[in-house]
Amino acid sequence: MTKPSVDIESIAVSCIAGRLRALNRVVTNLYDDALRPLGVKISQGNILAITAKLGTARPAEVCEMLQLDTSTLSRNVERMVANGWLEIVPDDGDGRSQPFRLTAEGRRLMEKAIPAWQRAQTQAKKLLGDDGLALLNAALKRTRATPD
Amino acid sequence: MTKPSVDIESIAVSCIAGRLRALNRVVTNLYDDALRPLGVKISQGNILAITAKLGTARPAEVCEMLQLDTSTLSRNVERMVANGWLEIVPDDGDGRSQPFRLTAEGRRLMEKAIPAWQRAQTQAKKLLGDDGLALLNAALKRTRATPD
DNA sequence: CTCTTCTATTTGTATATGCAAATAGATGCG
DNA sequence: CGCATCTATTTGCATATACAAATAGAAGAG
Repeated sequence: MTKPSVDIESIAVSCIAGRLRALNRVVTNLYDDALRPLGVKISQGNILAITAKLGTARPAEVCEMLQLDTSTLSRNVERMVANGWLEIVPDDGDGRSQPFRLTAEGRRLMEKAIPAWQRAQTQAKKLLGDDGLALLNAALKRTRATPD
Repeated sequence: MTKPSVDIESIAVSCIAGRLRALNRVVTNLYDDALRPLGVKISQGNILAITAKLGTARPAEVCEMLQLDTSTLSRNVERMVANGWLEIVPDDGDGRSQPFRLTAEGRRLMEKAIPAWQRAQTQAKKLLGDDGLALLNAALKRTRATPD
C-alpha cells in the first residue's frame, strides 16, 4: 500500500512547469534580444499586437486573450501610455471600462519592429518545430475550453 | 518585389512568444494555486527540486539547468535562505562560489508539497498531452544544443 | 428612486525576471 | 610577487507578474 509517491530527487526532471518555464525564458529572451534596439520587449509587443488587431481594446478582453491578470495589464498599459504608444479612448458608454487603442507612434513602432520580430520568430520556429507549434495551439485551445 | 512583410493585425495570432507565454502563465498558475496552502510557488519549488537532486548546488549550475539569469537566482536564493529552506554551504575551495543546499526544513517542505505538486502535474499533463510533453523535451534539448 | 449586488478596473504589496555594472576571488604571465 | 584578465556572484535598477483589497460604475429588486 501507500504508493511510494514520488521521490524528491526525481521532481527536478519530471516537473512540467519547470521545463515549460525554462523554455519560456529562452524564447522570451530570443524576442527581447531582437527587439532591444527598438526599446520594447515582447511582453508589451504582444499587447500592442492585440491592440492593433482589436482597434479599440477592452482590458478584460485583452486579459482573456493573453491569459493575463487584469492588474498586470493595468500596469503595463500605464507604462505604454506613458511611452506614448497607447491612448485611453474617451468613453464607450460604460464608465467602468477604460478601452485603449494604438497611437500613431505606437503603430509606427510596430511597423519598425516587424523585421526584428520576424528574426526572433524564425529562431523560435526552429526551436519548437512545426509539430511544436501545433501542440502549442492545441494546448491553448484546451485551456480556453476548460470548464472553470 | 518587396514582399508585403507581415501585416500588423496578424501578429497577435501568429506570435509564438505570445502563445508560449500565455500557456506558461496558465500552467504556472495551476501549480501556484495547488501549492498556495503550503506557502511556496513553483518558481521556488523548482529551485528546491534541483537542489534536492544536486545535494550541493552551485548557482551557475542551477541557472544553466533552469535557463535562469544568475541575478534572478541570487535573489530567489536569498529569499529562500530567509525562509529557512536553503543554507549556504561554508566553503568548497573557490571563494567566489556560494554553493547552497536544502535545510531539513526545506526537505520537509518538499515532502509535504508532493501531493499538491502531483495534482498540478496531472492537470498540466492533461493540458499538454503526451505528445506535448515529448515536444517540450525536444525543444529544450535543442536549446542546450544551440551553438552560442 | 435607493439599496444591494454585480462587474470592470486600479491600487497595495510581494515575488520573479533580466541587463548592466560592481565585487571579489582565481589564474596566468613576466 | 604583482598586475592584467577571467570567472562567479551580487547589487542597482526597471519591468512583469499575480493575489487581495479598494473603487467606481452598472444593473436589478422593490
